[in-house]
Amino acid sequence: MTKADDLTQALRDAGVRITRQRAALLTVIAGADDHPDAVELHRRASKDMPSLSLSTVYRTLTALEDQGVIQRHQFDGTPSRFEKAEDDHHDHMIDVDTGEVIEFCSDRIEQLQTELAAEIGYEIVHHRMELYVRKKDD
Amino acid sequence: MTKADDLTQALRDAGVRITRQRAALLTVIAGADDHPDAVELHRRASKDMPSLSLSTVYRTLTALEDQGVIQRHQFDGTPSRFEKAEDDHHDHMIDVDTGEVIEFCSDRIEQLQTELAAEIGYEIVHHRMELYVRKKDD
DNA sequence: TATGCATTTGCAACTGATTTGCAACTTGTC
DNA sequence: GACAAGTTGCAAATCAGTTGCAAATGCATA
Repeated sequence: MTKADDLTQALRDAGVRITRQRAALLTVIAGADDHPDAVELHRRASKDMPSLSLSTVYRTLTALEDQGVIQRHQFDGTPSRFEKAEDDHHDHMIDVDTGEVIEFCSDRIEQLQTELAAEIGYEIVHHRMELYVRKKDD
Repeated sequence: MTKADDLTQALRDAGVRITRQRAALLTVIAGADDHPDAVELHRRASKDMPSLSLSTVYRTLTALEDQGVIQRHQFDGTPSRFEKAEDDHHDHMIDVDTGEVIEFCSDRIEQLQTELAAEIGYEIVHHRMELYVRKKDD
């Protein structure tokens, strides 16, 4: 059973209809190892579904996000980018020269964030941490 | 000498012309203790400069940002919000219920971020850290 | 396997935030 | 005070994303 099949089943279980356009999009998302935006996903999925419209891509992405199947990231001033929601949480470094996205995670930082919020009586609903980085020349 | 005068002088030194509209905007920004967006800044500055256009506000904000005089923040899916660039760096917590913005800073976290980037051969150009929080009821 | 209808689609038109082309108008300089 | 270059206000354009609507389709049921 492929990754896309997993996602498909999860959605069907949640009462979401699996149309041909959604299936095509799920296949693309499941197979993506990068962080494509809506237009790029549309481009890729159009190969299997030439009639697929961009508005359907946007609608489906919103639905998938609501189901917790994918995650939306809004880096700097660029269009939203998407990735499948893996079980593990992580943050991102964005190479400012190449646009490359590198995933990372630090339990230590997360813990500090929680403490900082707690100190002033808040709990964290979610957070966003992005490091805009450049390769060190040495 | 007021804060606005400081900003004005800094800009003049940088070769930026101080027009009446820019002066009005600077006064508003210097006197703001919150994180207003372009429309709100336009609303406030319009009291002194009724003819001020929103496009001039946007153009000026971009120029001020380029000069490092103000900072632009893009929280979640809302319009950009601005604040004067203070000497001290800080991050933000956003109360998801009220929209209130709370500034905070953690040297410990910054240090960990720098280390994490350095480990894989990168240096941090800038970062963004936002904690979306909710008041704890207890 | 056919039926029914609520959901989903594609299209085109709309939105909200921000940017831009352009002619008229200022600013800072000489 | 005059002039060149930088700025302005306006309206139109852009960019990412959303929405109304009639036609098409998934899928629960017969």
